[in-house]
Amino acid sequence: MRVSIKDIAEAAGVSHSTVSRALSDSPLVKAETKARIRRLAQEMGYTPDAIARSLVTQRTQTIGIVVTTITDPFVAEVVQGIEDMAHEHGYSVILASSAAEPERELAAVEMLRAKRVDGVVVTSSRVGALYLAHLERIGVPVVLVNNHNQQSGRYTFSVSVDNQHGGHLATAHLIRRGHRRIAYVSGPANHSDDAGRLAGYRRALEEAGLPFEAALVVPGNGRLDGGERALYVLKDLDTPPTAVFCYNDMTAIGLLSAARRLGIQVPRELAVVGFDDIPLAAHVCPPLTTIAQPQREMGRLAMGMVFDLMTADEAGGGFSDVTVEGKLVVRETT
Amino acid sequence: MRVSIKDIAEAAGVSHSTVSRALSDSPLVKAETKARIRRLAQEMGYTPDAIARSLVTQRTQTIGIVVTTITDPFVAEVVQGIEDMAHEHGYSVILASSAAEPERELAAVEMLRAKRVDGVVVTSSRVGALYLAHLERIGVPVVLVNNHNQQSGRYTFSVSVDNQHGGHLATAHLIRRGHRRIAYVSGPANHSDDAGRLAGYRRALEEAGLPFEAALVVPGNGRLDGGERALYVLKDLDTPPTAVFCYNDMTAIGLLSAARRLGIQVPRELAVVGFDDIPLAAHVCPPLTTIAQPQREMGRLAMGMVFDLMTADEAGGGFSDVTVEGKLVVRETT
DNA sequence: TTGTAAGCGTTATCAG
DNA sequence: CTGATAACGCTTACAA
Repeated sequence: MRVSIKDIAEAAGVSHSTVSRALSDSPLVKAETKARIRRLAQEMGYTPDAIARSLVTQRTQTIGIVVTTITDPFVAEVVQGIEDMAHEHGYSVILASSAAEPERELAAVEMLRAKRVDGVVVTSSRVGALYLAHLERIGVPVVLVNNHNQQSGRYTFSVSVDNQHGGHLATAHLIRRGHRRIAYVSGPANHSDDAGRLAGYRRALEEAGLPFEAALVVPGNGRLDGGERALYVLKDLDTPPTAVFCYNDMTAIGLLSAARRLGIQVPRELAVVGFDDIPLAAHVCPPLTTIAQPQREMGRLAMGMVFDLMTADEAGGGFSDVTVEGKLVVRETT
Repeated sequence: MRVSIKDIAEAAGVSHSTVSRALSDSPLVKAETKARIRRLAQEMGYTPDAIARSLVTQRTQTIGIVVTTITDPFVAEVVQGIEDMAHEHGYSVILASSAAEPERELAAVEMLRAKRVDGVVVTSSRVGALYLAHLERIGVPVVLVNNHNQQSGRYTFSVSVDNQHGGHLATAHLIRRGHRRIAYVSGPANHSDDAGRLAGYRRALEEAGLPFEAALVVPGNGRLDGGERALYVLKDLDTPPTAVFCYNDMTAIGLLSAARRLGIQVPRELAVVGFDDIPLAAHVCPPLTTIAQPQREMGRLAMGMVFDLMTADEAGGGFSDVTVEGKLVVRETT
């Protein structure tokens, strides 16, 4: 049997309210009895019941995280950033992965609502785009990481990398290296980040007076296999590209590994640039040139924003989306 | 304001208990009123309050996961397996990372206890080894993934890969390839998996009549940087090894990337074998030979075991630790 | 078939 | 300073 404040009260010969006060270090209780109660609680192995506490305080000290899958290294870094900051503030996190399945995405949102989380952060998931309304119904702050939201709501903001800027950075770098036929391997369908990166790519081409060729934009999925497959379609083009900008590092790494299998020399025959700068990017071979995003920091920022929104509450105002700029990290694939 | 069953009761002109029954599809309520109530609940945007429910049912439909860091690809896969299976059973997961900091490890356990999780699974964390007693105090099933536990408790079991077998597999493979000086780069200090893998390594050497040389066992940490550093110490040995078996894939990949920097040809000058077979192992270059563990499956197994333990409850008996065997996957680093 | 009432473990508001 | 007492939103006997 778990021991409750009632048990302690009995053992200490006081009322349960006094125990509650003593345990929360209220100044309303005599130092002496407080000490006695605390010692007793310790001895009896008492742990407060967060569930009961939440029922009355109406706060769970828990925030929800929704992701597509935690196995994506980018996501894992962001989640770690969130978790770190949450822990520093005494909060714990409930993790829900949506697997990009509509049924599961909706279930995740409902679950977070039922579990009464105090805030939620969504990253790399369609949930931010598709279920924003549901999310807002929860009535708690929501912050999206790299998920475009048309308009910030009262409690809904986002922290994102400047995708267009990053796409431009990557493509311009390739152009400076003398490439004229540059392909783009896209990310998961309908993902807002993808549109931005593509836009940056197009803008860079335009600025350089290079034509945009639809055939040079091939579909990927943000994962290793998507990158591999993309290379197979690119190599069969009438005039294959001499460089590729990939939606993210996983795509680029998949493509790199296909290149190796096909005997395509990187960067001599094909230059490649990724996006994210996941920890492994520097360790594949050749080491990957990429656009670095401060992944952990973005997680921390998002979590911090949720906290700010939680306390600001009715105070309103003063909030805005934050966007960080990616940095070009030149390694050996370009 | 959130709508509660009381609000629905009022709107429907029935008592709140009838609403509760209707919503839980109790046969004790007339089909007609049941339908009316459910429609009303729907219209009013009702979501049950899991907190309140938990307080009375004494179950939270939540399980705790403790890891060192979610950014380790092996951990991420296991966690995904756990989350998948949990979701299939209507459970959600609360994630706690310990960062291998004693303060945080203890905090994680206390938090899970306070939040009244129905079960916990620990993976790649010292928590299983160091805080087993605390963990058991929570009074719920605990399953450790790749964490040695001296003796299975009443509710404490583990699912692990056969480390010794895996270590033997890796080393024997290297020996068959003709290597005589084989190094081992170890994992995080005091990690039980490490001991097993090392034992397998030693046994393979022994069987082949090769001497064990302490100098050939160099410390790593299970991460990329540990692998990199390890190679720097290995290459400075009087007689450097011609092959290395690494604690895990991350270590091996770090080592591979250092090799590239140092101009050491793999596998010609140095063969390397990893452990885990993380998704990226096949995509580094050269593609990594490794010992594959069914990571997701292990996560699912662990979660399933927690469920079984939860329901078996007092029934007791019939449970035992499960150990799976790793498989040698030969790629191009050997 | 439905309603009343108790209780889950806390915190919080009153009185004393 | 301390003790009753009332919530918090739900489930579940026990009555009707």
